[in-house]
Parts: sequence; structure tokens; C-alpha cells
Amino acid sequence: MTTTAEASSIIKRRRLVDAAAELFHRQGVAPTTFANVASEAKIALGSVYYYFNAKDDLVAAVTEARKGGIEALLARLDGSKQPRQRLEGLIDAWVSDRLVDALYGCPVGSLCFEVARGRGPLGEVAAQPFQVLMSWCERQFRQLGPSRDAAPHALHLVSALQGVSLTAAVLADAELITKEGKVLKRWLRSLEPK
Amino acid sequence: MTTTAEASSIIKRRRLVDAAAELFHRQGVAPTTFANVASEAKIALGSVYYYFNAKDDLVAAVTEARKGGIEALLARLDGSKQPRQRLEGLIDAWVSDRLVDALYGCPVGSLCFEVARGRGPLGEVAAQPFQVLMSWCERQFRQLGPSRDAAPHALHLVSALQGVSLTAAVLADAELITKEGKVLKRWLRSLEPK
DNA sequence: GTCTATACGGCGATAGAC
DNA sequence: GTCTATCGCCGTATAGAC
Repeated sequence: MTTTAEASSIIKRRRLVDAAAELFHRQGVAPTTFANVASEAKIALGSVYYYFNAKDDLVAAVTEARKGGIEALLARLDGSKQPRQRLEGLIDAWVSDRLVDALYGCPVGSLCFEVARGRGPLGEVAAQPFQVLMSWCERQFRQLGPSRDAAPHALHLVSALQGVSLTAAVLADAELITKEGKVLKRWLRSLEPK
Repeated sequence: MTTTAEASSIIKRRRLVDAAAELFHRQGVAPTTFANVASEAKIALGSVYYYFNAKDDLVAAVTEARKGGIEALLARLDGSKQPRQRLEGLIDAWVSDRLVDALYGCPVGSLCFEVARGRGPLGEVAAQPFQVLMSWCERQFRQLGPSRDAAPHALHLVSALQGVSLTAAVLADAELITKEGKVLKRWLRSLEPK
């Protein structure tokens, strides 16, 4: 029966992707080696090449996993009834992650930027998590009120969240994320139909 | 007379820093090698070590040069009479750089983030350009009106500018910076005392 | 000060036994 | 599928002639 063998393979592949995602977040893609990933995932170096033919394949897999993480978060937020609650939930998610993000930056933003920089071969893949996030936000803003500004509002929110993660990491101050979260929520309320 | 020799040394050192700054922006710090920098600056590989004992020294020099660039920009903006004009000038500066930034990100943000990530030994150095920019913005907002929100406003502006550079690079769309610039200017006007 | 040449280590990738 | 061993390249850093 191949089923168990296949399942074990899939589990190990996932373990490699998870280990790589963690290391890419903490150190960046460039300084992370296959040996790092292998040892973190407790798999022999040579075996990594059974799952990923080259580093780019691993990077693409991690980026897609990050996209999946974003989609899972947004699906959770879709449980909230009102668009404003959903958008506030997104801000809250950023604030909850403030301690890690102030150390290593946003795991999605830092990865996608490093991968997309200078239009590398993986530029399209790296854009996807941002497209998912941006269009979800745009949809929420469209439901928030009859303004024609949904697209700029979505861009403003995503930019602010990404920017504050970067700023907090550079300045080593997690509470900047809390503070910016409050500013963004006040802004959201100011957009509500009175 | 050592004067000319010294001057030539200083010039070559500057050529190395400029070359490194350019390469750090286009490729990031990690993938940039001394050989890259040497060839871009048209200086032999071995000579680079006369000016910089290790890569970290070069990275620190480039980061300080970026801080100098920020200070020069802010000094130019200080020529404007009104605080709102000065803040709008900052936004305009970002918009002017949109084509390069949408390819490689903000040269200051991407560098400082990569250097500060995970609290490396250069974390303090990398924070300085951001501190300069942030406190300048805070001063402008304080002059803009008697609001007690100067610090959060400065954080919001810097975050938005950094975030939109990153987003534009990931999504390969320079016009996002133009659009966010308009949103930010509208926001500035809304803060004015009526 | 500036160069060429090179030592040394590490990383991506492969070979091949089990 | 998983491992160990290893090749070849490239990057940091140094040595030493000029």
C-alpha cells in the first residue's frame, strides 16, 4: 500500500516548507542554506533535493504556503458579520504578531519583497499573496459604504500595515505596531456612513 | 605633499560606497559581493580591503551615506515656508522616485530592514536614518497644529511611504506610489486647522 | 595605496549505496 | 525515499610584489 508512504512524503515535504518559512522569516532567503533547512527539519541534506530540485523551487513553495496562510486568515475574518469588523480583525492580527514582526518584519512582506525585487523569475509568485490581501481589503471597503475609493483605501491599509512592520523592525519597537493599529482603526471609523 | 593622495583616497572610498549603495539597492546586501562592488567602482578586489576591513564596515558606511541622503533631502524641504508644504514635499520626493522604487524598493527602507533584521550588530546604525526621518516628520506635524498626535502622525506617514514602496515593488506597479501619494496629501489637508 | 595571486571555507548540486 | 560522501564553484579574506 503506497498510501502511508505517500502520506509520510507529504508530511516531510511540509516539514521542509515550514522550516524554510521560519528561516526565511528570521534571516531572509539569501542567507538561508539548504543545510540550514535540512537540519531544522531534521532531514538529511541530500534528501532535500528529492523534494526540491533547486532553491527556487523551495522559495516558490514557501511563498505559496504564505499565500495559503493569508487566505486562511482572511477566511477566519470572513466569519465576522460587518465589513468594519473584518477590517479591524485584520489590523488586530497584525497587532497580535507585533513581537515577532518587530524582530524579523512581516513574514509575508519581507519574503515577497526579497523574491520580487528586480523582477526575478519568481516575481509573479511573490505578487500573489499581496494580490489576495489587497483584493480582499478592496471588497471590504466596497461593502463598507458607497464610496468610489475602495481601491485606494485598500492600498492605504496594506501599505500602512506593511510599512509599520518594517519600521518596527528597523526601530526595534513592537509598540509602534500597536500605535499604528489605533490610528488605522480611527481612520476606519471615520470612513463609516454616519 | 600628502594632500592630493589623501584626496584621491577619499574619492575612491566614496566611489566604493556609491557603488555598494547602488548594488545593495538593486540586489540587496546579502547577494552583493566585494567583487561586484570592486568591479562597479573600477577598483581591484584586493584594494577594497584597504578601505573596509570586512563587509560589515562597508554596510555601515553605506547606511551612514543613506542617512546623509535623507538629511540632505530634509534640509532641502526645510526651504519651504509652511509645515504642510514641507510634508507634501516629502511625499513628492517619494512619488518622483516611484519608477526605481517600484523595481527595487525604497533604498533606505530595504537596506535598513535587511541590516536591522533580527537585531544584528549593525542594528543601531540601521535605525538612525529612520530616526532622523521620523523626528523630522514629528516636528512638522507639531508645527502643523496644536494636536497632541504628532508622534502617531509621523509614524503613520513614514509607515505609509515605506509600505507603499514595498507594495509597489512586489506588485510591480509604480503608479501605486502616485495613488498613495494623493491619499496621503488629502489626509494632510484634513489635519489642517480649519 | 594598488595590484595579482591564492588560501580557505561554505554552498548548491550530484552520485550512488542502501 | 533516504542517506553519506563529494565535486565544483564562488565568496571572504590574506599575502606579498610593486
